[in-house]
Amino acid sequence: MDYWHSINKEFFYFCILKILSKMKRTKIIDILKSVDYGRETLVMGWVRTKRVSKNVCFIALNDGSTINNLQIVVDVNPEIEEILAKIHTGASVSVLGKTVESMGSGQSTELQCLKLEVLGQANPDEYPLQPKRHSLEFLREIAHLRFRTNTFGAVFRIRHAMTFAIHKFFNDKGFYNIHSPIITGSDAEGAGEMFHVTTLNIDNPPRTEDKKVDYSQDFFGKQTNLTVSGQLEAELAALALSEVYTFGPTFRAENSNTARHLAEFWMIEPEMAFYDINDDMDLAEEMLQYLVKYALDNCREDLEFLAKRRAEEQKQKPQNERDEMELIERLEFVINNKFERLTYTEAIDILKESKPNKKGQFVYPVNDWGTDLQSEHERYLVEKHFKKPVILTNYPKEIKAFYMKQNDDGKTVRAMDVLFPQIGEIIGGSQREENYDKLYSRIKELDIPEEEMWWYLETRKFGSVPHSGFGLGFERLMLFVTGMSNIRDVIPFPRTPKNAEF
RNA sequence: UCCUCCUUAGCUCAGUUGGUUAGAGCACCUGACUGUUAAUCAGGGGGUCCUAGGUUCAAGUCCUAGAGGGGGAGCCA
Repeated sequence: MDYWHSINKEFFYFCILKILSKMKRTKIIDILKSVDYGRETLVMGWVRTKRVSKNVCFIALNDGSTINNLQIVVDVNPEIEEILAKIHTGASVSVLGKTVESMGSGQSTELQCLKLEVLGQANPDEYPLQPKRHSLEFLREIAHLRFRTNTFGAVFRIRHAMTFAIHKFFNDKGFYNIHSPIITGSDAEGAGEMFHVTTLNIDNPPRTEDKKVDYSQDFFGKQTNLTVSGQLEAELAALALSEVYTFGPTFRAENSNTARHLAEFWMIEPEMAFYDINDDMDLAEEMLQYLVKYALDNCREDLEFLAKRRAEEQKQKPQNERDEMELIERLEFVINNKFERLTYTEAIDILKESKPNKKGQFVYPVNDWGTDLQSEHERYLVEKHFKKPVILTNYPKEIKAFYMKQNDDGKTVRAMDVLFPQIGEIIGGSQREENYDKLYSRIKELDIPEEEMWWYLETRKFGSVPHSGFGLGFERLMLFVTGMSNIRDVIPFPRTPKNAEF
């Protein structure tokens, strides 16, 4: 303290400025890792909490580099009190200080403040975040600020790690990343309603003689949409580069109001020449286990925070709705156990004989072969019967897409769905039909406009090979890894029916 | 789109069979406190009870419609 008053103040500030101008910001994660005490350090971040008493003030500072806060210790004097008065939860500050071993018990390293500067105030009457627990619903309404919470900081650091791990996984295996188009001219992908893309004036579009909208005058000279899948384009690339993957945004204009659907989401679609359905399943399983392991190895603290959060959430639930495993245990379980593989037909047999079916507890009783499985059935298989991820194969062709490889039985196709606890279908894929005649007849049967598919069909005409692929919903993977329960909380700015805020 | 639940202070929520001036914790402001950990203690300010109708002597509470949100279902990833 005496030091402050005994030296020439102007000279002191001059020195500080000199230091500041040269000094680089250190990230909080690096300060907390180090035991190199006594070092002058510059940090910047956002204030989580401020605790003042007569002589000393503590500021918990977070810069997003880690879930942990750095404790700033400020010796209170009249001069600094003026600055402290401007600091509330949410304010951004720059702190020049000395790293010291903490006298308190909550942390090992802290920063003894030498100079404190407010970069941006946060008026506490207006700033909506408080140092307490908020509901996820409320935070969704302030998605521009929710990054500043522990939960969303953790979620989005993990999201980055998963993005990176996906590219690393494929790169290490010799796959090539393909940028499939976002705007597509075909309406034949068969994966649901599409968003139209147009530059026509929708209030008064040009019309043809029969009063229909004249898309020949539109930007692309035809009707265009946002992509619902990059699969067909990825197949074209795979039939030359052997192993490729796409990882891009996907748009579905379905009126789906659930905790696992988005109108705009990110999908990973690998597509591999010379892979049959079993190779496809092997890759899907290997990839999911790799990604989960990557999260466990690289996002430990964030996962532990989310695990604790989830455990508290579980306590609020009635006993029969609680998870049997806590988050990290569940992740470890997935990487340590083989997925259960069975056919659709075998699944139907299990479901027919299951207790809930016999007791009439299913809303949709299982009687006949050929109907699609409802989520209650999938959940029974995954959560009750096998208690582990399940891969279902060989579905009836009527309930699956036109491009799937037809089996010799004439009834089923080589589809595969990977089902996870809580979230249901995380991957949907198949071996693709490489036989031109079979593919062509299926297109005709389903009235898919041939003129839009000529390029796809040509790959089966010239050097066709067996090939396979699948689609992994990135946000569904995020749900599983983070243990969050609503898909709107694992993407920064969710787009859902009636909601495109931010 | 269907079923169901919810909407009360900036936030999280209580509010009894319809009955006087609608409460608590947190946040904020003031004061106390020599190192706190979502600090603590004392005091203070803060309300379009989602909106519009209706029933009633009387509505936060009951009824109808609408808006927004949650959970479940369908569609799927």
